[in-house]
Amino acid sequence: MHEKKEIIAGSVLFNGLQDAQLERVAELSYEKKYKRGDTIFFEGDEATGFYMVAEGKVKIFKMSMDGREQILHIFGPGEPFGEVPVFHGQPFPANAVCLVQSSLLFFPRREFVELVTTTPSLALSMLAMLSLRLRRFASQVESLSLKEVPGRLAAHLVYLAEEQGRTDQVVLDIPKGQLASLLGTSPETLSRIFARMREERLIRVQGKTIELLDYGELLER
Amino acid sequence: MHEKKEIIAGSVLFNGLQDAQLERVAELSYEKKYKRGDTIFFEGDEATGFYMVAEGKVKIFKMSMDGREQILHIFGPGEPFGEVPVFHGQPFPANAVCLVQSSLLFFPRREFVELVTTTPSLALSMLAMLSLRLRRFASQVESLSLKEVPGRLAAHLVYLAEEQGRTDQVVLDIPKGQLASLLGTSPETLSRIFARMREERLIRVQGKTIELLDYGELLER
DNA sequence: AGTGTCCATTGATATATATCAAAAAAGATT
DNA sequence: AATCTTTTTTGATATATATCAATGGACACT
Repeated sequence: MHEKKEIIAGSVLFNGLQDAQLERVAELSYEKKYKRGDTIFFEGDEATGFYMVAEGKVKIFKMSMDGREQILHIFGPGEPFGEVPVFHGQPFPANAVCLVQSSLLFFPRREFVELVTTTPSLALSMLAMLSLRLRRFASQVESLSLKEVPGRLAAHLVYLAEEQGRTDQVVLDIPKGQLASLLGTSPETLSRIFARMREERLIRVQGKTIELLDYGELLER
Repeated sequence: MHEKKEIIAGSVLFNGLQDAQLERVAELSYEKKYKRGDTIFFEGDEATGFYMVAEGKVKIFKMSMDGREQILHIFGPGEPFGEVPVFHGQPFPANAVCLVQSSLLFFPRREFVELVTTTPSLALSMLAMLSLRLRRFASQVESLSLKEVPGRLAAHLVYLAEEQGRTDQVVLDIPKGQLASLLGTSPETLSRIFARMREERLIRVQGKTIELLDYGELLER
């Protein structure tokens, strides 16, 4: 497939590989389509490989016994997920579901480990990728434990602003209910916090578009 | 130094290396002693390498602006820490302090990356190590967000029980105040939860020794 | 346009936990 | 033993947020 190699070549993980190696990566992977809401794997499932988003959006999340969910990550095009069991063995530590219609690349464990073993730069890329995840997790734990919901929301808005390269407004890429789950709160509470920040003239909300009226103040929280 | 090589050879990270390679690892690292309470690094410090505990205990933690702390990990002999900046660049994402008098090995970044690059089995070990950390973080996020303090405490007691290989009692290896910080709560609240579980005849508390009177029930929470 | 489904908001109430304050217990130091 | 310091416990109060319930709005589909 044509697009497949483009995704691989354009991803951070496989960045820096020579053309022949990219070819090998493309060969050992295969593409699969998913509809919105489709489950890719459940927590506890045995892992035979990992994935990369070619197109669409995937959420990784944990579930409590009473049905509440906590989103751990949301991944978009070019981002790999489900690598933990590849290197550590054991089943998937969380669930994965498509948020929208998506196309994913699958990399079988055995072949990929073989490739990593023989390709130092790929090993280093993967180490960098996992390190980045650890950094994000550390910040998520910090957020959940040391900040209240307004602080977490502010931090997220700042994160989006940096990602989207502008400090005057951001566009949410997920529904507010999902954002609540990502921030570790309920949709109701998140809605109230939005309302409060609006009253304080910190932001202006129009659907998924959030105008940031005081970026400096958001940074402080 | 004699003990240094023993620690290295006995660690999970360097497990599986040939003797000559262990020798190299030992050569490029050096040992440093710390007193209880000594800071190893602060969040934001530039990282020139990572560490491994030879002897003692180290806590990795985040700090809020108003002085509350959240412990991310506690590491003991044989465990490496501070590897994230080695592979991802950027400064340390959290603080590190010795909980007791400790002896640490330091591995300079440049030399270590060189070694990883030329030693596939070391790269795989490191990938497994980081994957394990990710798994633990996922479970910490789940705990903080989806469980209340009693549930987190129960989970921790079960964790200790497995680690210590017995289901009838566990011994806390840190003060209760530190445990509170690890579980994302306050010492006062933790103390009350202990009292409640004692009243429910779930546990019996004698200083740092906790008798587990109903292991099955602890598993459920 | 109209109907249904999903998503978001608002209100009222309950509760787990933080916080402030003080006492008590345990350990360390002389 | 006695004092000093640190850790732990207990009590009273305040508060952020979850939860239950209902309404309102947005959007897709026929």
